[in-house]
Amino acid sequence: MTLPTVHIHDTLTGRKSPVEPIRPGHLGLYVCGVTVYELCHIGHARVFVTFDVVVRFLRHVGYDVTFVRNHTDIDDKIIRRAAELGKDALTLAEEQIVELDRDMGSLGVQAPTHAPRVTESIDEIVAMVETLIERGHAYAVDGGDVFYRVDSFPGYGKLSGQRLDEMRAGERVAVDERKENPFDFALWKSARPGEPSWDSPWGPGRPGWHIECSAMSCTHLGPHFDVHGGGKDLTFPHHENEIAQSEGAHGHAYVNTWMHVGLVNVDGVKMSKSLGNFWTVRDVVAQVHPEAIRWFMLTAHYRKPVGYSQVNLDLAHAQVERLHRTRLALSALFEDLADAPAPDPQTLADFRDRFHAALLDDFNFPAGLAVLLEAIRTANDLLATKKLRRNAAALGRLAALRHFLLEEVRPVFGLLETESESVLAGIRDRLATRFGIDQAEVEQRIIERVAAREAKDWERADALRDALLARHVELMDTPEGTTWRIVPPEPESAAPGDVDG
RNA sequence: GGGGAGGUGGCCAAGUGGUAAGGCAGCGGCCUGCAAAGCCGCCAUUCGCCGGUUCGAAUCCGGUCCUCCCCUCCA
Repeated sequence: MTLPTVHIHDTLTGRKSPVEPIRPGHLGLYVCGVTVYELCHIGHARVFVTFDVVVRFLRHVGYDVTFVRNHTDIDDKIIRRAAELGKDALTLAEEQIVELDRDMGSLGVQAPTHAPRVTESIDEIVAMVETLIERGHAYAVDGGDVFYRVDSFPGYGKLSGQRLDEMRAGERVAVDERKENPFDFALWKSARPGEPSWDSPWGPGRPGWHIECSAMSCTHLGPHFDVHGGGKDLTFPHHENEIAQSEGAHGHAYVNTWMHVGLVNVDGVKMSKSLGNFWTVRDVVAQVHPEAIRWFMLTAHYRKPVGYSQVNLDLAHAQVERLHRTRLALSALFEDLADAPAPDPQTLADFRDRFHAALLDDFNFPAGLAVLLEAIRTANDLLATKKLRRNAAALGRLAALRHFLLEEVRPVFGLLETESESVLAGIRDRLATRFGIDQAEVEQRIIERVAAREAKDWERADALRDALLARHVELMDTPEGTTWRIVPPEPESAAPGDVDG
């Protein structure tokens, strides 16, 4: 079987190119995880969800993917935070990894093939630093620190387009005078009293920030692998330094394709700790259903910024609702049918081909979403066909669309993985909380209105409906009875959490 | 100061040479007691601005205005 060719935009070349696996049929992917010292926010989630879909898709079309995503569990920030909390740094990291896995799990992010931790990779890291010193790319200084010698690596700056002589060293941070070049960076940091440390040829210490990814990617994927990804803000210096380390140590190319995920913006600016404009995954999940969060992440191309706003999240909620209502309608139809019609091959091929084409082209999520929306619309259209159950052609097309939703969209986008009733209830619960709606009371009003309608007391029925509508509760009278949903009012607020209702 | 990305209808957002996907909102229609949902139709001669290349440009080139990201820890 011939695998389809995937095109990916490579940061190094600035172009979109076909990916040629180093090992036929296999792709090695390394993605930078997070430094675990506090709860992750929705910006981290975007990177995780993005690569979750990337890996799901690559596997779906037949690639054997080895997906590595690390946990940076020892670092200055972890030590600082642990000190503030009065607990052990490694304990804090351990706890935060558990929280991270829980948060990402709640978003339907699948576990990577390997999730290496820095503290479990010290031997490889020390060995790599030794190699770099041997090859003249690094030097130890008094005090037990080891720095990378950027001037020894001609390619330094090739990923980010930076030139050493143009960068502003020390602009905002004091330069360590033991460095040969202000841009030299730490490979190994000597331990201060009370800090976690490991023995090394340079004395007790711990790894610098960038070396762990060079070492761990090599351990699990070898010194040269296919794709390396991470958030856009890691391009420099993190990934630039990784290239210097890995290529310096191995003497050959490190990564074939560099993928960088755009940032999550709030009011046009990057979500960040310092601005205080960030929302933790936990907080957002309490207000927005996980499938809607995933949908939201898919509405923009992964390389572009995506705007975190109440409007966008409400829209995602509405779309996910629509997706599940259609799924329910399809399920109801087919579960009721004596002999299920075979999916119409033409219809299935049409949607599948376009869906795959969108994703094969640098993972164009919005284009893929457009195909999904067309499938939903087409299905709803066919579901309204007169004498549907005696219309073999329509049933065949619906079977194909159902197959497309469940066997193509579901495994790739990670949507529709939860029972539709549960998703719809989950969305309703969140919105009810947001708008202070008593669901039992709504049900009671509906019962009253049903009675009014049966008595053809339209005035009272409409008054009840209007009263609910004023509280964002919309009623839907169907042949099967009256159902309801909560519809958030138009825009205003910037983001969830800003306002409470 | 250097590097990078981007400015597409009221909003969100695809689209890197061939004559503007999709979604939301809005308008008309079908359906409905009336609605909602769903479906059908309409909705950018135009892609920040000014020039240029081309038979042809949102897409290429030059200039210009604006925004964001990186050059410090950042997903």
